[in-house]
Amino acid sequence: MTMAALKTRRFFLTKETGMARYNPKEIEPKWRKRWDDDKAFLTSVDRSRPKYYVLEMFPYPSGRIHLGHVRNYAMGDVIARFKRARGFNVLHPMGWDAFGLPAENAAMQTGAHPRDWTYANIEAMKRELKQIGLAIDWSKEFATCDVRYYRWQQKLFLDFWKAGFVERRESYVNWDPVDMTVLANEQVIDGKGWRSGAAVERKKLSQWFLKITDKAEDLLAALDDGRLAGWPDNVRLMQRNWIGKSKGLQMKFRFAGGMISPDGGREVEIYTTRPDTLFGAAFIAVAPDHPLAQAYAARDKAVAAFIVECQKSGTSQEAIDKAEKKGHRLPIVVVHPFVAGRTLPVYVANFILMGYGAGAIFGCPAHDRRDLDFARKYGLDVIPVVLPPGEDPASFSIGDEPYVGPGSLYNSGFLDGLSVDDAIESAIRKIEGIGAGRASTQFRLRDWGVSRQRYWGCPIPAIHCENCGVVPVPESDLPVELPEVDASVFKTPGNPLDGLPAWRDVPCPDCAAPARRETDTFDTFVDSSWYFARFAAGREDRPVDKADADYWLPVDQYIGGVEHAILHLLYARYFARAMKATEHMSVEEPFANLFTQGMVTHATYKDAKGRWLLPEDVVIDGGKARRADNGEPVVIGPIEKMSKSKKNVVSPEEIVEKYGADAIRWFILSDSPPERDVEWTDAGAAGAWKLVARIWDTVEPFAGALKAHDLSMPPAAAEAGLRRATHQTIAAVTDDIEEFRFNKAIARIYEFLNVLKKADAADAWSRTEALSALVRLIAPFCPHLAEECWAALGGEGLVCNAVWPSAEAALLVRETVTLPVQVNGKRRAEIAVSPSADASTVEALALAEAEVRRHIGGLTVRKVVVVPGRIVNIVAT
RNA sequence: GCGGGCGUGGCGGAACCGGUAGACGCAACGGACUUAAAAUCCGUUGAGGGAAACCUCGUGGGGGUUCGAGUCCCUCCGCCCGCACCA
Repeated sequence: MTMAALKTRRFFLTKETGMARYNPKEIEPKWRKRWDDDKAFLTSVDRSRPKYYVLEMFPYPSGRIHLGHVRNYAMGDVIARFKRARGFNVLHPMGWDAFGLPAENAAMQTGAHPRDWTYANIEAMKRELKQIGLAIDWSKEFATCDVRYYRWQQKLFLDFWKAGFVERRESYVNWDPVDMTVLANEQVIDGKGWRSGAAVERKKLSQWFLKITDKAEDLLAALDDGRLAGWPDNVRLMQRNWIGKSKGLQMKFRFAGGMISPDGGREVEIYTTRPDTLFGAAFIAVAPDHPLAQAYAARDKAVAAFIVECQKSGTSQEAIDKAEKKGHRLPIVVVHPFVAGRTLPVYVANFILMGYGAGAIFGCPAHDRRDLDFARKYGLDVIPVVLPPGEDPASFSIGDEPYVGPGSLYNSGFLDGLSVDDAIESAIRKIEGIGAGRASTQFRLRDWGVSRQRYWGCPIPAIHCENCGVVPVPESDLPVELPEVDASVFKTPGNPLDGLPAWRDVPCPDCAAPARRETDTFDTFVDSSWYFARFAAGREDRPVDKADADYWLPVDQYIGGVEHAILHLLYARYFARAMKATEHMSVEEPFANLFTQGMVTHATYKDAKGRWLLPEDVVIDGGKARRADNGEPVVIGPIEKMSKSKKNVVSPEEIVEKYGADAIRWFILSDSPPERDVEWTDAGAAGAWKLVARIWDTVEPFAGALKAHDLSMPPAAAEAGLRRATHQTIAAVTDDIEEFRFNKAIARIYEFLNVLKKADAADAWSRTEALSALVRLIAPFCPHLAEECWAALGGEGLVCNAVWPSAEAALLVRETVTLPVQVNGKRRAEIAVSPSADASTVEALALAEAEVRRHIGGLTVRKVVVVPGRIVNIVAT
């Protein structure tokens, strides 16, 4: 026998008896096989029972599962198993978010085809996931890169296109000239491509857009009108900020003296949320991309040079923070709409964004930080028009700080004396009256660009024809399948689909002239925007079956990381609206309840040379860490999110090997509230293993108990104390699971176990009731152990099909309550009273208590506060 | 800069609606069993004082409301997250 084998065996043996203690390595696979054989978790529509759809965000098949996955799926599994036991028809599926760049990068590095790499990863991860013992209906599994999935995505896109949800338009993109691809903003680091390091260019490309801004108003409204009551406040807030609605005025400033700009214009349109400050206007500023700026740049080298300079300064956060407000004056002035004879200069300015509002503003330096900076730099007027409450109009002036608070208008003609809010309204009415503009609502949200110049994604079903323009691929020609390519094509930069004439060149479906396929593929966020509906109602002949989708949706409980709080969750909400409009389903809000779980963290380790070390290569002894191999000292670093770069990762597979799946599940849910980060420690996992063994040791001596005792009626001699503990635990654990307080549910189970162990003298009936409840209460957390215990006790069928225990109300009320008695707010004694005792009885008992008398000796009782069932407080002076 | 959250023993964390602060777990310490260790079981464990009974202090700091504050209000400090030149 090898040392390792010996060690492992010893782990599960006790010396005295030589008997095997609970051995998860044998027991866990046995029950997983049993669940499979029994098809225990297969789900179908069943209208006789209430449905419950629990879904965890599906994983990207990177190759290995990590503890973050385990935490996510363990939570969902607890809910799924709990809801099953509560009589719901539960849908709990799993699949793979399988398109995306990492597969192409792997192809570049290893020469493996993205498809082969992806499916191999799926196989490996599926095997690991299955070891966790999840109650999943694997028959519904798919990967988004399956043609059977993405062909229906193409169909949805065509439907959306027909229904007006799709638009093709030019837009600026981050273009990496070396990799010849578009980069997402997140992939641009300090103005350089994250992979190539090349300076990123801004390039105008025709791109496909989903017009999410059309739904901005409704997406926003649903956040606050109760439709998303089951979502965490912080996620709703993040979405609200992201959508970023602001109300204001869109208005035009006429050029003075009949001037005409090089592009033939006579006015410039701006957007403002502060029309009340119009009388304080000192300048107009337009974005470098603004048509007016571009028109001047075309004939004026200085303007052109300034614009180039603006574009050079990076788009990174740091660059924006540090960027100085800069402007370049255009040879044009505009007239003030209200003040005869006043004109305002027009600048191109680096801090104006073309993408927001009108791409142009009027600046009121007195009441805006940026405008003030700009005005001070270029020596423009600073005219205060909002007077802070209590300030004297004669002496109030603006120094280094603008005034942005409330107040009353002055220096403002017809607005004088109005509050800021009233003045905004009044100014808008006036501008509308003279035909110079209108009230306007703006959103920060931009339309969703879904084009990616990549191979490993769902092809966009469109064809470009010189005669007919862009035409949809006819539905009868779907799917547009990804063509076979040799893996070597990924070594050359650019989109491989561009270089495949045999695939790319097709006749136009309308006029039959030679045409080209769209070679862009969809952003992978498209794939993940409707997978939940496909799980519930997928069909071979349509994206989703409407009746089934309407039965299962919305997802009753969605669980995932908060990093998806904005993009994924917003896109999916939009997709549901589009799918409703195209009659694929009726639900608009796909996720009724959302839970965002915290991360799994671990201490980090560095050796003397500053190299990161894996936890498995470190030995901790008395708070000090050493290298396992050579004993050199190791520096214990901060506790951080597990990441490959810092090597503070622990492989779930190894932990399962060491402690079993139940112990991992138990520990990862026990230590922290689910929404917070949890620190993975080996000691904690070992502790969870101890608990698993302890439960088995508690249950095992009473094998067959469920056969020996009929639990349907308690005998007269049943022990009230243990029964009360049993039923109080049932009530508390039920509540805690319902409220996602897994850590508290687990603490309750520990307490109950402590009570159970001390109840040696308990009558066999009460003990059997307690054990039966215990096993069912732990089943969502430790499903394998629960099955083994259930079988040992002689329970009927599988515990995963057993009904959840219910608490008897009569056993939840206490016969007596212990009330603390305070004297002047300090606890001095306790009294035991009946819960129904009236205040005067309680007061008398409290005052009779010896300790109480001692503390009020010599004092006069001024007041006695009795809070029934809670506390007594005696005020004495 | 704007918005949100959090701060409780050596550690993770409990504490319903303002009512016994520290449940439960981890770690540590003591004991039993053992030739010994591991495992297991029993016990102790917020700080200070006291022989003990007990007493005092204690939820980031300061102040307030209240019979009573971890919880509510004001203020300061620290940490975390989101957004960010959004007009």
